[in-house]
Amino acid sequence: MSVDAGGAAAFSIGELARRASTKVETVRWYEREGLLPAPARTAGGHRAYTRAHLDRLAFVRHARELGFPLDDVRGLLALADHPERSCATADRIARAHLDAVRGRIARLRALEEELARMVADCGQGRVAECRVIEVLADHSHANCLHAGGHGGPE
Amino acid sequence: MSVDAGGAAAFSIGELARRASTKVETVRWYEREGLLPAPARTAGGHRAYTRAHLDRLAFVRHARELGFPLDDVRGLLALADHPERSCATADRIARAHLDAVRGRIARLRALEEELARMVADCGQGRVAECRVIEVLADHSHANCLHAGGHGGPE
DNA sequence: ATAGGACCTGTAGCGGCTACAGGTTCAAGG
DNA sequence: CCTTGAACCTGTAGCCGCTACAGGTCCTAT
Repeated sequence: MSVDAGGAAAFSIGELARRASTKVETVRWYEREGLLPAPARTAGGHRAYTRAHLDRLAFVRHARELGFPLDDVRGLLALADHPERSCATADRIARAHLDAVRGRIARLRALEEELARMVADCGQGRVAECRVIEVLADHSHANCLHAGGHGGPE
Repeated sequence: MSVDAGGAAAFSIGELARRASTKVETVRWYEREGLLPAPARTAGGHRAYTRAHLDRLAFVRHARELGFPLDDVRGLLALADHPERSCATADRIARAHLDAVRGRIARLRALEEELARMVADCGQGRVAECRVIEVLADHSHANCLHAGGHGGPE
């Protein structure tokens, strides 16, 4: 490693990705998207990361695992950089996301019920009597789920 | 309406979309994707649909509302066209989708719990003490959800 | 010196639409 | 018959969050 950033040991993108349980391409993509600062480079042009990059990447990954969209992650990162500010915004972002997750759960539960009914009623005979196909083709039935929500099923 | 398909009244793409609670662009897109057969055209080149198209579109929309991916929809459509075949495949597609939906629900529930804990613990003070930011930044915490599943959170 | 991995940039693709831009056709009113 | 203007046409680009190439360069171990 030929580049030294502030006395700390630097490591390659592959190493960073491995330590953060991510893929190399994802790391580069986060850099292009502005979620991860561009690191120093070695003489040959390879990226050289520090501990600070790893911490930031871990933050991003964890937020993503919790399902926060990248725009939310950007906001949360900006807050994490300013510990003296109020955390009301972080709280708002998290609550809004929680609401979104709950909404998705509710819609998926409705789906689950309908699908379970469909497969339970299927007599495993010919398509002509198949409950699955019948339900899908049935016109009168077509709007029972759609009526509730505004977006797609999930 | 200048085009007559087998004696039935034909209608425009706007009319079709309205009757199927869909958008015009989506109908054209389904045609490009091979989910909806290309209809006859008027002298001026406008699409002229029949009842059969509406039935097929309704089938597709209903399957989509139930969350079936388009590849599944293609398979289900192919089966619906052959009533004499066994419906085992339809049943298999529906069961696999049901499993997928249940998996997603389980993952979202885990998310919901973690998010709820985060926002419940947030004292609404400064970012420095914010539980939301803390949890996201916490390294030791980072893999508790990831450990369970194989894909993303949803 | 050389092999073969890891790295580089840039671009395209996934699903399932949605949203333009820039043009043509249709239906209703005068 | 002529004019409006809404609806239609094709084609292309964008959304999210990556992922997967292609075609090259660099680094490390033997």
